[in-house]
Amino acid sequence: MQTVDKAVELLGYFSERQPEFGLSELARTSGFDKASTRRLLLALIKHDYIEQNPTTKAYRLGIGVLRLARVRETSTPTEAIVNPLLQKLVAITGESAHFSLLSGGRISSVGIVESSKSNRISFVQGEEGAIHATSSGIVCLAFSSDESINEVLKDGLEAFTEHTITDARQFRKMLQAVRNEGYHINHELYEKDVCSIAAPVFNQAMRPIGALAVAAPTSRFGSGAKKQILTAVYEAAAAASRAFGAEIDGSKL
Amino acid sequence: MQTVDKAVELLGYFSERQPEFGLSELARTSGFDKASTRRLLLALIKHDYIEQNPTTKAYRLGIGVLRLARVRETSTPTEAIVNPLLQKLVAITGESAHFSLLSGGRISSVGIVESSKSNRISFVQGEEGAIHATSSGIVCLAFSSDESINEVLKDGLEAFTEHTITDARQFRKMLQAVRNEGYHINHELYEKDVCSIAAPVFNQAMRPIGALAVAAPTSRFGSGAKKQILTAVYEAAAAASRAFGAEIDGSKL
DNA sequence: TCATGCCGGTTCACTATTATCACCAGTAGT
DNA sequence: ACTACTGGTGATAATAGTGAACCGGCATGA
Repeated sequence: MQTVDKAVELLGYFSERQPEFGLSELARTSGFDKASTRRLLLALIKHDYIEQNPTTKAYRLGIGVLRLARVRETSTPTEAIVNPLLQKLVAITGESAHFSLLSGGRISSVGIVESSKSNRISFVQGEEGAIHATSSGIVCLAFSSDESINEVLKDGLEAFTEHTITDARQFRKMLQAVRNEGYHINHELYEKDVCSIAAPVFNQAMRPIGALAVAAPTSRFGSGAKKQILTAVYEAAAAASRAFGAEIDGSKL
Repeated sequence: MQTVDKAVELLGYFSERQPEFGLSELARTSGFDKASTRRLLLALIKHDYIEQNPTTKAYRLGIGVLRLARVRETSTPTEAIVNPLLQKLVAITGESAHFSLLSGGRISSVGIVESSKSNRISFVQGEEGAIHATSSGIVCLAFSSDESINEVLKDGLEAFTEHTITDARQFRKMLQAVRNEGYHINHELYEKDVCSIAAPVFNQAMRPIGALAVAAPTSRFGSGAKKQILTAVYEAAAAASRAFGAEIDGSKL
C-alpha cells in the first residue's frame, strides 16, 4: 500500500501557508518522481480530493474533502465538544484559549476563543505552529511515538526566541517531564512576551489528537495566574479526552 | 494508481447515514478482498484519515479530514461564498434555500438557510439526496459526464413518489432539457407536496460542483412564485459560479 | 536571434508491488 | 458441539507502479 501512502502524503503537503502547488514543485517537495506525482494527483482528482486550476495549472485540495469533514463532524463532533470547553477556559482564566489539532506531524489551531482583554494573545484559524516550540505541539509530541519524535529532531530544532530549546538531549528531557506531569508550561519558547499552558487531548485509542491551551502575555503570567490556568486547562483537556472516548483518571494534579 | 483509487473509494463509503464500518462490512460494500480492505485502511489510518474504534473495532473517518477541509476552506472559501447568496435567496423568495455539493457521485446539502415561515421545507446538514430525484441532483447530473449519467442509470431509478421519473429514456430527455435551460423545476419528484428549483454551480474548470436550490410546499408554488424563485435561483447560481472562477454569460433567461 | 532552463505533461522498458485464498482465533446462537 | 459469523494474517500467484528520457511551450538573458 505504498502507493496509497504516497497519495495521502501528497494531501498532507497542502497547508494554509501553501494551499497550491505546481506539478514540479510538489514533486520536489515530496521527493517523488514528476510522473508518479502526476499519476497520484490524477487519481485524487478523479475522486474530487484534488482539483486543478485550469489557467495556472496549479493543484489544490478539492471539494471532496469538505464532504469528508462534514461526515466526520456529524458522526463524531469535534467542534461541538471543544468549543464549550474553550468558552469555559476563557471565562475562568480571562485569557485566550485554543484547540490545536495534531495531524500528519503538523499542529494547527482549529478552535479559538479569545480573551476580552484588550492586551490579549490572538490566534489565526488554522495557523500552523512549530511542533517543538509551541506548548500544544510539545504536549502532543510528548505522548506521540518515538518515530514522530525522531522525525522532528532529525530536521533540527529551529530557534524562534532566545528561550527556544534547540538541543536534542534537553528537548527529550523536557518531553519526559511533560509525560510525567501531563502538561507543559511554555515560557516564551515560541514568541517573545507570550506564555502558554497546554494539556493533551486523547482519543479512544489513547493517542494524542491535539491539545487545549491557554496563552497570556508574560506580564500577566504570575504564579497565581499560572496555577489557575494550569488546573483549568488540565481539567478541560481531561474532559475533552473523555468526550472523545479516552479513559482518563483525571486526578493527576 | 488503481490502489489509490481503491483507497479513496473506501473513504467515499463513509457517509452521514453510515459513518462507521466493520472490516467485513466494508469489504462487502466495496467488493474488495477483506485482506486488501484492511491494508488500505491501515494506510489511511497511518495518515489519520481513518481511525478505528478500539472497543468495537469499527472504522470511521479520522481527524485528518478536518485539517484538509480547513485548508481548503481558508484557501478557496466555499461557505463564505455560498452563505450570503442563500440568505439573499431566502430574503427574496421567502422559502428555504440550500446549497448541495456534488462529490463522488453523491449529492449532499452543505449549506442551509431556512424560510421564516412556519410551513417551510426543512433540510438536514449533510443529508444525502437521491441524485435522480432531487432538483439539485438533476441539474448537477445534467452537466456531468456521460459516464456519471450512465452510472446513475445502471442502478435503476428508484421511485420516491408517483411523480419520480423512473424511465431511462424519459430521464435522459429531462437532462437534455436541463442542459438547454440551465435549471430544473422539480414537482414532487422526491417528496410529496415539495417542489423546488435548482441551478448548477460550476467551478473554474466548468465542471458542476454543486447546486443552489429553493424549495417550497406545492401550495405556495404558483406560477408567480415559480417565476420569482427561478430568476433568483438562476442568478444566485451564476454569481456563485463566477465566485468559483467559472465564466458564465449570465443572460440565459 | 539563438541558447538556456524551467514548466506541465507523456512514453515505455524495467521493476516493484498488490491480490487472493486458505487459514486462525474468538464469539454468539442453536 | 456445531454453525456462522467476526477481525485479522501470511505466502504465493498475478498484477501493478516506476522513472529516465523526451516533448512542446514559454520566459529570461546573452
